[in-house]
Amino acid sequence: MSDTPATPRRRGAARTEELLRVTLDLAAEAGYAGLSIEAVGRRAGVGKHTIYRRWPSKAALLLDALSHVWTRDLDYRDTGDVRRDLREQFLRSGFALSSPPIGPIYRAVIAEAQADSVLRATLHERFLATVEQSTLDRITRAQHTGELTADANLEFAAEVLCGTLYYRSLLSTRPIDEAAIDGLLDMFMAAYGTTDQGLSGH
Amino acid sequence: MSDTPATPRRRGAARTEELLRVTLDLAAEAGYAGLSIEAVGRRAGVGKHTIYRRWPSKAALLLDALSHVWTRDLDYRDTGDVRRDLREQFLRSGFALSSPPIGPIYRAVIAEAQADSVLRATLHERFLATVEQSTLDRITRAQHTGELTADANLEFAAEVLCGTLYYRSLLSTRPIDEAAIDGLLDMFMAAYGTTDQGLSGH
DNA sequence: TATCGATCGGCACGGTGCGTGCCGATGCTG
DNA sequence: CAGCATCGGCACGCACCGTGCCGATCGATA
Repeated sequence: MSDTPATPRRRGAARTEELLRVTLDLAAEAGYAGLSIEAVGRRAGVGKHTIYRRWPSKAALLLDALSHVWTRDLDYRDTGDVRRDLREQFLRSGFALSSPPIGPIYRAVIAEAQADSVLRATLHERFLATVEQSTLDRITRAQHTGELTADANLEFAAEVLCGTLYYRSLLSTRPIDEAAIDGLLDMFMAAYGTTDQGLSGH
Repeated sequence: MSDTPATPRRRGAARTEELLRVTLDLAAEAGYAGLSIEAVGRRAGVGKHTIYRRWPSKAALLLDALSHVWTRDLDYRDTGDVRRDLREQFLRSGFALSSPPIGPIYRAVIAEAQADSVLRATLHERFLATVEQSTLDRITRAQHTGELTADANLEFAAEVLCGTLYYRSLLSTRPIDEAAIDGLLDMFMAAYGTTDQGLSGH
């Protein structure tokens, strides 16, 4: 006990790291409701100034906390089977979006973003567009290998794929289950797949 | 002038109607930021109690204000050409979702809903699912007339169509323009249309 | 017409959170 | 050891939510 004094009073980068961790913990335990600057400060034993010295606003802190856990697992695998790779990734993303800590933080950022168009642009650029881009990369590769038709406009397709997932997890109340993902992929493959046996259940 | 005294102090249904109108006015003028109960009360010259006697929460008022202007123009036309009817309706909805007063109110409701799962369910039921349903009705008719393939799972298709629009207008920062709608309809028709000349630009 | 109760506007309150100032204490750096 | 940036703690002003209380006003009922 005496080896680790109660509050070693870390500073600099160590404090930054700890604050992000506390934010994630709060999101996991208290959910959306626990995500206030004051709550983070209280739990971390930290003055609000220490937080505002690092992030200009509550939204900035949340965005950083989000990217702290959301940047990994963003890349699609490439097994040579687009549908399989998309399905696997959508299942992973869908679960992450629906679970703490990512779910509550995403919701908090979205709530903040409704009142702030600059934040909305940042959210879109750092997360939504990034996810769309990696989706676009994967299906573009599939187009080159002939799995998808050559004349398909894949930019819109990537937006439709990602947008539907975000719609379901953040605006709708339905869960992102396998049926939803298969239904979405059915439509995508029926539209742009080159093999005709695209339906999942057939 | 003297015929209409400054404040006739209306009550009952008349006040209710007026409060909804003031809410819509505020949304049109001040946008999301102006949508607080206190602001509505101030502008209407009304005590907050008069508002809370009618709606149990801020979210309830906003939902009512939304349905006050959003229930019309929800139905698709049926010209016999699905793609044309969907396109027309998506253009209308997209514009409405992006403009005051509907845009700001929708944003406010969404922001509130992130913290309240009951409200999220209500929002989904009264608006999102309703729009999906009328879309489903229209494309189901098209399936019966042979414009769409018989084995298409149209429930997911309706969700994808509506979800993409909501994603773009409420989470993304891109406008709902004709290119986006045509791209979305390209994918939908390529997947489930029965005529092969489905691409818009061809 | 007189009465009475429901509704009204106005005001104040407690609670919460945001973002900012100020203070004296603490810990790193030179 | 000296100096200084960072720290925790506290308080403030502001805004809003939802509630309680008051006396005024309106309208239905007697």
